[in-house]
Order: sequence, then C-alpha cells, then structure tokens
Amino acid sequence: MGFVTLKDVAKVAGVSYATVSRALSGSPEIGENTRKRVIRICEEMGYTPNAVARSMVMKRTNILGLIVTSLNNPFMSEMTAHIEIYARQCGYNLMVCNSSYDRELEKEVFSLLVSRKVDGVIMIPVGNESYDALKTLTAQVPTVFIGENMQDLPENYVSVDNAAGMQHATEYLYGLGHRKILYLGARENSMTHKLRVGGYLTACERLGIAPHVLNNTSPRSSFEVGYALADAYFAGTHDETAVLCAADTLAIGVIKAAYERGVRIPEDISLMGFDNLSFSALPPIDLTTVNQPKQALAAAAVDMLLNRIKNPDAPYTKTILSPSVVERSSCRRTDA
Amino acid sequence: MGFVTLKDVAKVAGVSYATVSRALSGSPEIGENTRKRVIRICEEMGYTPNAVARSMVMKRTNILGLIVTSLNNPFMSEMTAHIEIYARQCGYNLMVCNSSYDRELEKEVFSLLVSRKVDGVIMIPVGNESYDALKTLTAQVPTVFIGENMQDLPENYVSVDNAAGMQHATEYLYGLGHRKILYLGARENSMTHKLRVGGYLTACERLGIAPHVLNNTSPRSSFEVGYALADAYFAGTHDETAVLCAADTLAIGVIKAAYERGVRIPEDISLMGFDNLSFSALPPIDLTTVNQPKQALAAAAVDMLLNRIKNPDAPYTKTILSPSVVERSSCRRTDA
DNA sequence: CTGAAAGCGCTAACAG
DNA sequence: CTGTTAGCGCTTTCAG
Repeated sequence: MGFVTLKDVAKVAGVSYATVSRALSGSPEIGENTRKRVIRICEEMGYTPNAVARSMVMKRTNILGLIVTSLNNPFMSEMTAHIEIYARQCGYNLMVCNSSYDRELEKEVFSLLVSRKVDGVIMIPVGNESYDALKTLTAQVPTVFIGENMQDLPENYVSVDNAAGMQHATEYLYGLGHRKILYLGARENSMTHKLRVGGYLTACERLGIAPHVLNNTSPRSSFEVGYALADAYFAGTHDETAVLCAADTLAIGVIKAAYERGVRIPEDISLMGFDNLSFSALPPIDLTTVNQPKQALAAAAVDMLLNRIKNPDAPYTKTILSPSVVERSSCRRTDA
Repeated sequence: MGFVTLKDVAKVAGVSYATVSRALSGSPEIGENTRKRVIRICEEMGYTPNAVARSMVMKRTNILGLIVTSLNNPFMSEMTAHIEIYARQCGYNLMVCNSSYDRELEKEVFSLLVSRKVDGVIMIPVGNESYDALKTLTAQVPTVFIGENMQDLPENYVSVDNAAGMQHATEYLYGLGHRKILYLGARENSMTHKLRVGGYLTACERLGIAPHVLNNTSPRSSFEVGYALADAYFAGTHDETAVLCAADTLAIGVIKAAYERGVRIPEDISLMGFDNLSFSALPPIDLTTVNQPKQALAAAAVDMLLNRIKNPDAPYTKTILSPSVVERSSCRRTDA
C-alpha cells in the first residue's frame, strides 16, 4: 500500500505532522501562510486522509448501518435511496445489509455492523417481534426502526399512521359513492396490518356501512396472495363495488384475477391499494392508493438517529407521518 | 464508549492480550485449554472485536464500495441486492452510494470511498465516458465496472452482450412471423445503446428485412420518452407489426400510447423490451423482453473484484454474459 | 506455547 | 503559532 500519509507530507513540508493535521482540519491555531503551503503540498502529493485511522482516534466512523428486509422490493429500495442521499448530506456514509426476511440473518448483520463500529443503525425489521431478539444489540448502538409501529416498545421509530391512512382510504371510496367495500388481505401477525384493518373498521362504523374483511393467512403480502384471494372472491357471488387492498402488491394480484374473470377495473369494480409503490404509478397499472411519504420517512429516520447519536440518553421518540390518498384511475364514482 | 476490549478480557483472563487475540483468530500456536478459557471469558464479558482497529493494522477493511446511478431504478436495486448478499458471503460488507446520474457526484463519492479505504469498488457508471474523469481514482483502488461496455478501455468490467441480445430479440420476432419490426429508442450517446441497435441492424441484414429505427435524443430511456416516441409513431401511418424497444422502461411508455390510441397489444402490434426489469413481469404488464442475468452479473463483478484485490497487477479482464429472451404475453405470432 | 513491544495513521492535549 | 507525545484497539514479529 503505497499511499501518502500525513507523515510523508510533513516531511516534505518540513513541519511536524500535527501541523499538517491542523492545516487540514481547519484548526484556527495555525498561520495562514503555513496552512496554504501545507495544503498545496498535500494536493501536489495526492494526499488522501485515512478515514479508518481517523475513526480510530475520534471514536466515531461517520458510518450509518442500514438493514432492510430486501432491496428487491420497491418500497425498500426507494427508502434506501433517500436515506443514503440524505445521510451523505449529513456527512455519513451508509453500510447496507439485506436481512432477506430472515430473523437469524437480521441479528447476524446487526452484529456485523456493531463490530464495524457504525455510529448508528436504521432498520426496517423483519417484523415487530424483531425487537426482542435484538435487545442486546440495540443496547450497544443508537438504533431507529422504520415502518413497523413498535407501539409502546422502548425503541425509536418512525412510521406512517397506518390506521389513519386506511380510514382516509375508506372515506375516499365512500365519498365516491361506494357503500359496499371489501377489505382484502388483512394479516393477523403484523401490527402494521392490524392498524390498517382497524382504520378500515373504524371508518365503516363511522360511516355506517357494513365491513367485509378477507384475511390473508400467509406471512407476506404478495401478488400471489392477492391473486388467490381475489380469484376466490370473484368466483363467488359478490356485490361489493370496491376493493380496498392492504398493500399495493396485493392489488396487482387482484388486477390479474379481475382480468381473467372479465371483471373490469374501474368500470365493474374500483380498486385501491396502500403504499404507493413506484410501479403503482406505471401507466398500465395506474393504481389509486395511499402514499407512504418515503422521502419524509427517510429524513425523519436519519434526523432521529443523528439526534440520538448526539444525545444517547434522550428518552425514546417516535415520529408518525400522515399518509395521503393519491388519486389515479383505478377507482371511479358510482351511484350503485 | 464503554465497550469491552481485548485488554479488558486479557486482564480478567490473566493472560497477555496477544494471547486473547490469538485465541480469537484461531491461531494454531496456542494451547487448547487456554483458548477455550479465553473464548469463554470473551463471551461472558460480551466482547465484540473492533473491526476498525483491525482494519488499521491489517491494512484492509473488508468493505467494498458500490456506486450506482440510482437505487430508485429496479435494475440497480436488484443488482445491489445481489451484490450485497454475495459480497457478504465472501466476507465483505458493502458501502452503497448513489451518484444520482451526476458525474460530479460520482467522482465525489468515489473519493469518499477511497478515503474510507474500501478494499475495492464496483460501479455502474453514469456513462462510459465516466472512465476519463475517474482515472485518478480507479488507479488508487481495484475497481470493476458493471453494465456499460467499456470496450477497449483499460478497465475491468462485466456486462451483458448487448448486441447479441438485440439480435436474438429480432430473430425471435422474425421467428414469430414478423417482417416489419420497428426499433424504438436508439441513443447515440451510449455505447450500450449503440451495441443494442447494432444487434438489431445485424439481424435485419442477416434476415433480409428492412430496418426502421426511431431515435431517442434525450439522455435517458424513460417512460416519457417511450410514450412520446410511440405516440408520434402511432399517430402517423405505420405498417410495422412489432416494436422492439431499447429498454423495458421505454416499452411502458409505448403501452400507454398504444392504449390511448386504441392499438391493442399484442393483437394489433407485438411489443418487446430489453432488461427484464422486475415490473415487466407484473401481470398487467407481462412484457416479453430480453433478460439481463442480474444475479450472474453481480456474482461475476464481485468475483472479478476479489480476484483483483488479491492480485492487483493482473491484466484487465472483462466478462460478457449472454442475455436470453423471456417470453411473455406482449408478442404474438403473425402471418401478416 | 505465551508475553512484550512495535506500530498502523491520525488527533488532541500539553508544552514551548 | 508549532512541535512532541501519548494513545485509539488490534495484529504480529521477536524473544523467552
């Protein structure tokens, strides 16, 4: 490894290497002329500061760890993009790890990040039960969770108001004239999903319409599940005029099932999702849905983490952002 | 920072800290009994090795840098996912940076990675002209490029055989009976695109059919461009039976334009893309396209980089993988 | 087999 | 204003 070090520069400049360090760190206690000369020599010699050595003494790396369940998922990858860009603007680089929806792996990569001495970690947990298994790790480094509502757990997290989002969605459909609205894809094992279906039920009650929930017993909200659920639904007698999906991914499956069954969207039935994944905006899909403000979530998570790094003993905080419905062409007004 | 260090463990164990180091590194020159005892004490005390300190002395970080133009793009995020998982299996963590399609930023994040002393960097460049501006950086750390064909440039890269891919695509359409095939979205400023359109032209010549190319003068292959190009095309007289797009993203725009113009896919016209982005498989899109083997590209890039790290003076290498057409429902057989 | 000691490149007192 | 020095936590000769 033949790179230029402070010492090398110092030798050439004929000063002590502390002086070079000061020149570069913009310390005030150094003469203008020396500083300029030293900086010039640094450039001439192609000196690059060694961040590893600096971390060693500074006891911080300016690296943030990010653990996502899968980068193969548009929600995660968009969040990652926003987090990376914002974190970098704040002077931090990002070390990204996939947990691949695996609790073991999640723990493993977290440990890795800990031994790498990252200054903090942001994670989108496999589930909100993740918390227990991670206690010993989160105790070692400032951590903020994204996405899952950790409710009253002693952790920092940022999330969207899932209940309010679904409530708005239901009200939106109601406003369009829908009185029979199917909720497709409720999942028992996820706090997020419980909150979402809760929002739907609350709205139904408030609006005085009868709820109808189709449960998803699988652990994920995939196209396939949406397809299977919708296919069975369309096969039977059904009098709903709208279907509200627990996630955009499910809606994709519904579109396929509807197409195969000759049910037209939105002419025969209105369809609505939740998440506003990037592909939902694609012209052939153009799904009306509830937006999760990804950039705002990302910024909130980074801000929260940075605060926590500065002030590790602050009480736990949570930030809940408001989702909003984004109107596209998969829903229509009805008089039915 | 009150974490446990080797020294702490050594004190408790009543040995020198060199011994602890040896116990953990699996050195052969240490007694079995001491090793076991030391390891047990490490666990009891909750010792976590400090990777930063280790990097300092080992002169390598076991970190790879990855620079992508945007994680907001399904191709990039899938590649990133594969690279991260494979790199981790090889014992490396990944530091990910977005260049946001900005040449300045690309250089900037590269410098950042250099000062962080990453062992190597993988990058999907903003363009293949990126090379020039990066020469001084790539000289400092093993680097491999993905995606762009760097042709005869003295760099390491892995790419797909773009020309062959488009040739296959053309032949595939020909095999379906198409004799008039429009090539939509050729871009002059990209080597990749030149190769792709070249493959199309080669195939046309070989098959004895007349080529028809619609150029894209914008610097990116977006939905909007696909839409605009197709809209203008459908507005005029057109007798092609198939349109072959330079990228899946363009095809999405074509679908929209076709829908608006009342042109049915595939009944009235067959549509084919290139890249096989994840959304192309979604039921409402279901685009026939040419697959870039993302996982294989990722593995090839990591392998190449790791080899280079081991053997920095090896000659430049390139790996060209074969793309293959994936049949879906946007193309149909024709007798026209 | 184990201990002592040097040093990776840098920052931050502490002296001058 | 500048130089000297002591580490940060770890690996690795070199002695014993």
